[in-house]
Amino acid sequence: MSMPGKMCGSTPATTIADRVFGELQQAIVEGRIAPGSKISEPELSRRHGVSRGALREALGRLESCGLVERRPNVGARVVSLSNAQLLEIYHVREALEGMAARLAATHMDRRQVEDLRHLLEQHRAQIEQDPGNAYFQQEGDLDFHYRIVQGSGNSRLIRLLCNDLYQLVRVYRYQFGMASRRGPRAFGEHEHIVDAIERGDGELAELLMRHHIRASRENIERLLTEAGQRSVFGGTSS
Amino acid sequence: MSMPGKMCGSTPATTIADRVFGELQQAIVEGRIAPGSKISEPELSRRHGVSRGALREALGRLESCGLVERRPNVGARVVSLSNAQLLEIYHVREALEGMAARLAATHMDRRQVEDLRHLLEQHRAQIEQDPGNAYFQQEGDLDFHYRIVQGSGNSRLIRLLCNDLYQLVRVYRYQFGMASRRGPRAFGEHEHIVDAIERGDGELAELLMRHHIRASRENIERLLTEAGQRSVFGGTSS
DNA sequence: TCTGGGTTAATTGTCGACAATAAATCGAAA
DNA sequence: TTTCGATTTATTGTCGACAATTAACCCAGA
Repeated sequence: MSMPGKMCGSTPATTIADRVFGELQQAIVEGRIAPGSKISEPELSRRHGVSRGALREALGRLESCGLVERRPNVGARVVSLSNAQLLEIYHVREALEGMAARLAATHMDRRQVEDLRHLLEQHRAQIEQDPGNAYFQQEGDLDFHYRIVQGSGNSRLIRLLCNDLYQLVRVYRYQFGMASRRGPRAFGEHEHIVDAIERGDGELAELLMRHHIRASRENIERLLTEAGQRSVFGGTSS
Repeated sequence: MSMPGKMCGSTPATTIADRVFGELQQAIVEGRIAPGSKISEPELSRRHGVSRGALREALGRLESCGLVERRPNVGARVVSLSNAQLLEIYHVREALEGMAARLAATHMDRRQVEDLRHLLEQHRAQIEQDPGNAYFQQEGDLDFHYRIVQGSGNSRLIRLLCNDLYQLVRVYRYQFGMASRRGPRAFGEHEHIVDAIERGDGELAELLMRHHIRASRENIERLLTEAGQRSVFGGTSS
């Protein structure tokens, strides 16, 4: 079974700032550090046993990933995605991943497509065996998208999606509890996308991927409006 | 006449690291620091009259913009876009700006569309008056795209394009000399895009924008293959 | 009680110095 | 002469301390 959350190729952490960056990233994504909470540089530097300078470098990287927001002379806060911001991310995902699917259709070799098919097999088994476990389904979903993006061969696309946007999506899923009910349908859409890619039909692959992500976004919109304004962290965060 | 190159809303530089970041960004974009050249932290810190720590923070920001590339324990080098990397950027632009145009069509108010029309009037006058000045045409082109992205209202889209990708494109244009000959045709495409936006037709606006950027990319590809391998900085760096 | 200003405390930005790593240099052996 | 290796040098990563700015607090006055 593929371990969820381990999909990002984590470098062996050659430097201290890089190590604490990885630790903080994981802590934020898993919600161990509350979204929206202020980050105290002295406290975190003591807790991780590093200097404040090294921690500041790590904070800078986290800021470039969008996981923390800094204001000069004020400090850093863990990101707290408003509903509107989450929808913005999905618009960007629709555009970027659509292009990624198009490129993947003409760039992935037979081996990679084969691996994708194996992954879908695993997902099918998980759904049949445990239809209610939304967590593994969601992480599996990201795993699928991750591989498509990797298959595009466009390094900039890969960095944007895998290093930045996917982490934010995971933050939100942890924070939100992620009850989607869209698992089986999303799985079917995944299969169609792989079909198009295997056929080398980039045009269709892009259309299907965009439709897939748009459906996911509309599902989120529906959940948000249903939940009314009892969302965890309100929209007007000063 | 609109000053080219001044389009990015530059904050008054509240901190030292932010100031030197702006200075270095401008120097890199204008080619004052040669692409691919190594950056010596002691030298630059002396030249700008700041500490090495402050300069390192600025370097971190430049790295997140993609203007410099750092390797641990080795140092930072100014980015030197290979031809393949430039084409990758245009693929990303096609996806993101297509989405931006779609969103702008349903998000820009009458005032913003009016301003866009004024901008196109200026560009038309410049083309008729000085058809050969590719520089102003190129910067005007970016100015146009810049406003469309702003009009999308998607803050993440805005940050990605205006803060990161456009700077890289400008670097390459300075480095390459930018003789395009595509000015008049691109101008006509701009008019069609504004028409679609004014009509509120997001679908068409996206199609036209994507076609516009794809044409630009194909034009670049043609120029690159025509130029053979006498490109300034070869593909296999390192 | 509430508002406004001044003071205090804490946090952040900045700096210079030390340690660790990589690049360059020099020398010896083949 | 060339190549491999050790040494030296320079650059980067890291640390602790100081200065500047902000936020919090307290108190006087209305």
